[in-house]
Amino acid sequence: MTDQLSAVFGALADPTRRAILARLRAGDANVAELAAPFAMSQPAVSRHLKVLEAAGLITRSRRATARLSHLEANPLRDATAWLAGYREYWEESHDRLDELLARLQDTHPEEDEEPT
Amino acid sequence: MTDQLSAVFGALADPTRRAILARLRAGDANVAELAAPFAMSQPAVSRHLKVLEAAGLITRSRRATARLSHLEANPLRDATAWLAGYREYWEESHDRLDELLARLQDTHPEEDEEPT
DNA sequence: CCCTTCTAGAACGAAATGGTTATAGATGAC
DNA sequence: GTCATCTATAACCATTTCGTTCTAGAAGGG
Repeated sequence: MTDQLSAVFGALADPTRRAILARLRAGDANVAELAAPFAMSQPAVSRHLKVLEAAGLITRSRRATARLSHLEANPLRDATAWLAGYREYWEESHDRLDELLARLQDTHPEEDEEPT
Repeated sequence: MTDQLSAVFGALADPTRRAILARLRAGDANVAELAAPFAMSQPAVSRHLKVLEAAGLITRSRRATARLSHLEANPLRDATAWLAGYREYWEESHDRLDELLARLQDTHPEEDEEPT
C-alpha cells in the first residue's frame, strides 16, 4: 500500500468504507452520523475515516466539537483512469459474443454446456 | 472481503497484482514468465495469482506442465460501474466551478468568502 | 470554570496478508 | 517406469488490518 492507487483501491476494498463514501454523496456528515448505520463502535468508524483520508477520498473540517467529513472524489477519477486501460478487454469481446451466443441459443437450445 | 467488489478492489490494491494484470494484456503467460519481473519467489507469485483468480480477474488453463493465466476483465467493468456512481462529483463540479470562481475573482475580487 | 458533547488515541487480540524456504504434485518426454 | 519441468502446498514468520474497550483531548455552552 505504498502508492496512491494502492491506497485508493485498498480503501475501496472494504464495504463499510464504500458505504461511508456513498453516504457522503448526500452531504458532509460527522462521525456519529456516519457510524449510525453500522453495528460497530465509534472508534472503528473513526479509523475507517482515517483510511479514507489517507487515500485522499475525504477531507475533514471542524464545526464546534464535531468533525465533518467531506467527499473528495478526485482519487476515484484516477482509479477510473487506471481501469480504463482495460476497457477494450471487456467492451469489444464479451458483450458481442454473449449476444451472438444468445441468438445461437434461441435457435439451437442444446448447444449450451457448462465446462465444470 | 466478503463480496465480489471487495475482492476485486482488494486484488487491485497490490502493485504486483496490477503489474501482473498489465502483463496479461499482452497475452496469456505461465507462472515463471509472470514471476520474472519481480524480486520475489515463485510461490509468492503463485499466491498473487490465486488472489486474482478468486477475484475473477484471471482464469487458468494447462499447457503441458505449465499453467497459463488468462486475463478476465469483466470484474473490472463491475468496478468501473461502481466508480461511475461518483462521476458527477469530480466531472461536473470542480473544474467548471473553479473556472467560474477564477473568472469572478478577476472582476470582483472581494466577493469571495470562506464560510468558517 | 465546569460540564457536556463529540472524536481520537492507547492498548489489546484475532485474523488476514505477504513474504520466505522446503517439499509435494501434476504432466509430458524418453 | 523414470526423470525433468513447472507449479502448488505446507510450515513458518513479520506485519497489517479490523475490531474491541477504556480513556484522553478539543471545542462550546451555562
